[in-house]
Amino acid sequence: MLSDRKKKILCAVVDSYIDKATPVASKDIQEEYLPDCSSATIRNELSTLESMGYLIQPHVSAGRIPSEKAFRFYVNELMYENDLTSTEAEMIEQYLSRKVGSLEDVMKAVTHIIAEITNYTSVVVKEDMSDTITAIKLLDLSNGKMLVVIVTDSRVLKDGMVDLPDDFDDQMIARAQHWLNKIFLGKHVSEFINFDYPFALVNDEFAQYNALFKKIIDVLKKVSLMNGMDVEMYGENKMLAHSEYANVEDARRFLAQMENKERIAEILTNDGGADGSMTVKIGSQENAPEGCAVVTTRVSLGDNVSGSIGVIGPVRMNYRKVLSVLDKISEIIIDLVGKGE
Amino acid sequence: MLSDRKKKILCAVVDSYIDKATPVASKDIQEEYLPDCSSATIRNELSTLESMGYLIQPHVSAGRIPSEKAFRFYVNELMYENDLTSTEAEMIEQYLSRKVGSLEDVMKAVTHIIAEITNYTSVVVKEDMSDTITAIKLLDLSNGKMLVVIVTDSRVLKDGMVDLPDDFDDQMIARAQHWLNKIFLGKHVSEFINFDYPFALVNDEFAQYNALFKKIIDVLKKVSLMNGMDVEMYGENKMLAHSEYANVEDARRFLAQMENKERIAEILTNDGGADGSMTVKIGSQENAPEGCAVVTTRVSLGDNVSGSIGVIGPVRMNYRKVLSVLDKISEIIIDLVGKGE
DNA sequence: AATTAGCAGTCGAACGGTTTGAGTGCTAAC
DNA sequence: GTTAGCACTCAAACCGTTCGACTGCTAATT
Repeated sequence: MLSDRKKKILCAVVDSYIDKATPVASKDIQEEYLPDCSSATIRNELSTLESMGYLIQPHVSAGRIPSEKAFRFYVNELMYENDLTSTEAEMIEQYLSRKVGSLEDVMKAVTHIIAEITNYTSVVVKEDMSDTITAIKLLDLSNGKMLVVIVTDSRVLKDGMVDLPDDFDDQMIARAQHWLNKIFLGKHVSEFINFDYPFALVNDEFAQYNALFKKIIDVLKKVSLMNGMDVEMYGENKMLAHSEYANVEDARRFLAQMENKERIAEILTNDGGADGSMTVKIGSQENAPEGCAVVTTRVSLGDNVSGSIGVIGPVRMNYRKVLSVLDKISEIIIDLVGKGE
Repeated sequence: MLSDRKKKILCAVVDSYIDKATPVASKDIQEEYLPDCSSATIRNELSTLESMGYLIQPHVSAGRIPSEKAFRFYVNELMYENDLTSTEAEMIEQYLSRKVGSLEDVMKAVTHIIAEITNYTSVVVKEDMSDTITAIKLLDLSNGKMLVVIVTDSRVLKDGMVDLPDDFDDQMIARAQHWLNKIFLGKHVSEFINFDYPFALVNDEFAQYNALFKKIIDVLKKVSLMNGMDVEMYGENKMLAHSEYANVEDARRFLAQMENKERIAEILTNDGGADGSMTVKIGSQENAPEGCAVVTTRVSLGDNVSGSIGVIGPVRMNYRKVLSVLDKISEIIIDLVGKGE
């Protein structure tokens, strides 16, 4: 257990490092955070904190920087929350209140406003727990094409267009629709990852449904692949503004990591968590991307749909701000969803 | 008019600079490109080429680098084409042949393969010349939602979901659909940029269509804003691999520019050009993004739809390779579209 | 008149040594 | 347990030198 003073000092180091991104010296701590004891005392404390693994000294004549362990401890026990200025809170509310469109629009808006306010990368993942097919609709577009709409019970909707064979009339379409529903209804989308085109099913009578079949299975395969997840990301290049990405090689590595949406989605969702729960992953030790921390909160978006809202930033992230922004956002989202019901 | 030797020398400078990204010395040119005359002669020529504005000398003891004017001249008159290795050509064909899905999928695939092969950013813009509404369809999804499908004569399709009011039965839906078609059919999408919600039209009898109306106008506004353009982009961070973005500040500026899709779409499309035409814009003088060059080719995708396929790279771009890749791609696309008809 | 060898001159980049100052750890006194 | 004070360390900044890559010019050559 750390003494009170050690906690204060550790907190000072982390706060200062988050702010300035440079090693923190004993004198700085004394002047700005602990005027009641001398820098020598603080030096002694820093020394033991270092031997305990909380601090790192880049070289002997430099100050200390916090280790990932220190950030972990900071988030768990030291950090005090709610850092949102009222202007910011208002900004969020205003920005989101104008976006009452589809869920996709809201997701987009959320990533934008978060990235804008925090200056980090923001990700939203929508996850369908049980994505079974409740209806397949066929819609003649009267231009030689037909729209195939697949409705799943989590209200998700995937569609695609398909050419309408010449000899398809309204009655044929109705028949095809009936037939498709008979086959696919109630099936779980994840069943289709390795689904082969069911030639066996298509006997002569239904040969003209070939294109349709293929289309539907294509759409299902696509959904299946992401296991019913939708990922929205924004602000990747906000990260280049932070000093940890001062050289392009590092920036490139970061951006390359961000291209792997599956991986990111996995990070945001893999440790469940109840509605409103907040998770912080610090460093690759805890499965965050290399050199990054990921803060995630979960919101329920309906019976079988849950959302994860995340911020990806450097380990030296302003956790206070990020946590309070996420708090505010999830509060608003829960409100929005509540109203929608 | 430049003498033959001057042309050769200029070409050598550009080729070498594209390859190595460092100032080109007279001796290098002699050794690699013109062994028949001495470096002194080449120095004389370089000197006059510089005074003509084709070359720039970073400092007196450095070689020369080509000016934007030189790149222009190179592209117009010096460059010989077809640099594709047969493996690359095959790779492109194979990659695209597997993507016979929707137009959107093909667009995505095209950007990916181009960026992968060229190592530059790739953009595809689909443009609908005359985007008038041919049908509005309402589809009851039997889960309390209704799908709104807007069909335009260039086969584009924009849709959105809307809550189904409790008292809406099949008959009401049919009536609403009829009514919507009566109002919107034949209208051009661009009419809706500043369209206000037509309260006047909605008398008491039709009050329950409010949500529907709003949804449709929202969709139309979105389409309107982009003037019927769809933009697909890939490989923004490939650019960080090039030496012109060795420092993060420049990289950031580049990425920020790439976020403005409207601007990019505008650059790719603003100078029409016939099917198969190739345009090269070099530097911000010619309206390309700061420090960049943009190579664009156009393909017709049907009666009123045309596509622009573009590559955005540094001014010091491998034009030969880019032009031949675009050539190959557009050839394949034209083939694909031809088959589809 | 065009080409070229040769050479002096320029200037960035790299190297290496010195200084500076920020910050520590330790010791001894409080 | 705290603290003043001091010796010590080391990165960063500074500075002068060297190095070498190129050039431009001149004078000789073709």
